[in-house]
Amino acid sequence: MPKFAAIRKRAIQDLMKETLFEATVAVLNKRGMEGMTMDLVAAEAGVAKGSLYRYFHSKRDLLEFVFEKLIDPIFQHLEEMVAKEQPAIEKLRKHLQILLEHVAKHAQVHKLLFEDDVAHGLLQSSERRTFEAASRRLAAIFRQGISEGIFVPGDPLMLANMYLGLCKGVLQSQPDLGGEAQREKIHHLILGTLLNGIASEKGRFD
Amino acid sequence: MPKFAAIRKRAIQDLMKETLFEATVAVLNKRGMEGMTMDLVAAEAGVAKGSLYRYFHSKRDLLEFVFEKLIDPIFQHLEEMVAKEQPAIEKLRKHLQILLEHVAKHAQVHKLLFEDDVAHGLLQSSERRTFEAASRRLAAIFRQGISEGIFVPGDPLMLANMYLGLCKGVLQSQPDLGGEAQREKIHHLILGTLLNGIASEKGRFD
Amino acid sequence: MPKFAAIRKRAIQDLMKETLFEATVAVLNKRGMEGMTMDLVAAEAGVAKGSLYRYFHSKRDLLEFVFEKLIDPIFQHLEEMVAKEQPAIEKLRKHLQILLEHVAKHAQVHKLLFEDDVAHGLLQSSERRTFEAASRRLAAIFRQGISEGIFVPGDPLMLANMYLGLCKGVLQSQPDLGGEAQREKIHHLILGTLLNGIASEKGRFD
Amino acid sequence: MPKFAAIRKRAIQDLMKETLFEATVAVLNKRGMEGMTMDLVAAEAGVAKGSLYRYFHSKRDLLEFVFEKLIDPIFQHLEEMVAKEQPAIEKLRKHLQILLEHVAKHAQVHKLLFEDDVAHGLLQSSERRTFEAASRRLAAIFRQGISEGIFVPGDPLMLANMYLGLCKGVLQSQPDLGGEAQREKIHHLILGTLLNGIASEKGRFD
DNA sequence: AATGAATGAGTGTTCATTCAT
DNA sequence: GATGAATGAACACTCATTCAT
Repeated sequence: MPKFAAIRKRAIQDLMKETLFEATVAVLNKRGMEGMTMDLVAAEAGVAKGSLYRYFHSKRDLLEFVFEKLIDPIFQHLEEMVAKEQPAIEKLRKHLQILLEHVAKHAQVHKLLFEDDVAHGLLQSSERRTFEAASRRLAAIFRQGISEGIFVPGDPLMLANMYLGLCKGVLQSQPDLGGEAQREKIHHLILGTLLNGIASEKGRFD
Repeated sequence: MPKFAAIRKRAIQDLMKETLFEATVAVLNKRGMEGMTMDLVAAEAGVAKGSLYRYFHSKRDLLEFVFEKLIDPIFQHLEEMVAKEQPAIEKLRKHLQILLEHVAKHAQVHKLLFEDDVAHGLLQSSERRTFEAASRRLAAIFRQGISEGIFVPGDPLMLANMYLGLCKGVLQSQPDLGGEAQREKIHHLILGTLLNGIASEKGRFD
Repeated sequence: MPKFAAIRKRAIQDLMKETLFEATVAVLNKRGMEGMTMDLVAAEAGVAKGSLYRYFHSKRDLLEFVFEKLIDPIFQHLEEMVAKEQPAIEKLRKHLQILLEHVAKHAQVHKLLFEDDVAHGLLQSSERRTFEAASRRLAAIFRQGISEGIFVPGDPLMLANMYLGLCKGVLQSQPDLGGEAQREKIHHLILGTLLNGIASEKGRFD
Repeated sequence: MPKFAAIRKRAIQDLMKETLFEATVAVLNKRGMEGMTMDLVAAEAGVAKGSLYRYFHSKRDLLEFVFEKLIDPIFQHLEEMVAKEQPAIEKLRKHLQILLEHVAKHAQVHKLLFEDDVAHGLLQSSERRTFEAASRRLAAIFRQGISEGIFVPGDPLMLANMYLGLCKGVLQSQPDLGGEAQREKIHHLILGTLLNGIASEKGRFD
């Protein structure tokens, strides 16, 4: 195959996957997890049902792709965060900011991920893996914080889970995240609660 | 009908419901919410599918029964807690203790409720109502705590959700809750984290 | 078995059958043929479902009994009519009178037999047999009428069917049969049409 | 989509519907209304059960389609008849002729509609509506005949029902309608009876 | 003889997946 | 490569019939 054709083909494939991603998200928003059928996705995307199977081997495949793509930005950012040279507290602060922005942007979809957790069941392989990977990355930040002496000693993974649980708990109340100010408030609430609990005297949050 | 026969009949009915409850929980553990079919429950219980419908009018009925049976003890305790005359901090302490004991007792099942949250979606009517009711009861405790001056001011419902989120987060790590000592440790962890965060100077946790 | 016990037993059986007959008719009236289940009949009769099967081997058996019992009076009367020594026209007149009375009495049920003919399907063996037997008896009347010279020559069975069709057609309109006068009117309409047709002098058929 | 493909697709769809129509009729003939299940129709048509649902949204849909397809020709003709400018007697004559031809053509099927009237019950929405519409159209013919002075005065709708009842009665005997001559005979029988009745001069009704 | 719980073969319907065109 | 018709294994639920008590 000529190189050009290969590139174009790849581009078309990616475009198609993107289209299907958007269609899936649209269907999930409209009908929820239960009502997400391959027929509806195909109709929403304006392609034949059979075509879905050229790009994704199964419904599970498609959903894994979709959820990964939704989670990926945060995940990516997390990777970068961890790698950077800066205080753990800064990393955490930044992560939470990105997280809230992402949730604000994909509000309805996150209802699926954080609230209407039906999704989880279907996504044990991919989603949970991703989620656990995220936990591990976060744990690294907490580990750093502990060695910096700003967090009280403890299991970093547990701390990560507590932090995420705290976030979920807050999001469960479906707070308004529309504006920067609102997000700032929630940010302060979560971090304030978390830090004043786990911070040592030296790292005490003001 | 003679009184004795009526009693025996009732006992048998309850036994059957118990059997179906256990079969349902077993299926849920093995296959998750998605894989929980009436056929499987019947097979697991060793009865004909049709028999299920003598005891539960529908799948939803069965699930609501199962869920309520799982949640009810904690919920009941919560009701009593709220009604009692005692410091909010004591109520919270007690609630958490009961919660951890319950989770320890029904370990596999709580995977469904706290971890593999799939259940929630299918149980919007009963479960979410119950869950929200629990949140409201907890909120009352937090409201009391705020007026007692041991918690920093804030939305009590949000605090309740954060507390529950924290619990979920910790339980996500599947800590060992088998012994009293282990539970004591987790209890201390959760309450310590929560309180040192939201406690004012006056209510500071030691 | 002592004779007395046998008689009493038989009486009880008949009583039970009568009870079930009435329960079945009640259910048929309330729910129609589609909604007629053995459970409902048992509940209506106030007996256990299993008991039905002591008196009727199957649902079909029960229904055959019910329909036969409903049709029987007319059928019986027909037998007597045919046997009597009197002009065919008188026999027909009398039969129609009895028929209308019977329909008036069991109005709702006859909706099943004459209108909502779902019943027929389930009753091919018994009901149709009964119906055809009735046709044959009626045919005897028409045959007599022809030989008396008061009816035009023709296939007596066909005439019987036409007569019954006419009756059904009229009943389809659900005329008021409550009072003697109304029945008299319908009686006159059917017999008049059958005998003289609907043509005016001017429209007389060649 | 190219025009040709669209046409072919439509043709195939129609062919499939036709196939399912025939399969349904076959099942209805073999098993009656009660025994008409989607499984049997699929098996009879030689397709998978799921395929039925591509062409008909529900069992009801399928049955309505079948019924309409059976009734429509007569109904159509009736509409035209009523609209025409011609004596009522001519319209009636013509209608009866068409009716008999139709019955001759779809002999087995009319057993369902005219004899084994089971169908009616399940088709309350479409069928009964159609049937009553037919009655109303016929009534118009009778009303015309009355005002022309060729029919005796009376309720036109009742006359229509009597006429249809008469037809049903005759068809109940399953007369041979295979040849034009036979149909002519039946035609004469029905119309003669309807118009003149069955009484001889001697037996004329008062 | 009476009971009503248990049974299990159907019912209509859905939907992920396959495949001929 | 794209299509969408075809498939068939599930699914929740029903109900005539049986049977242990």
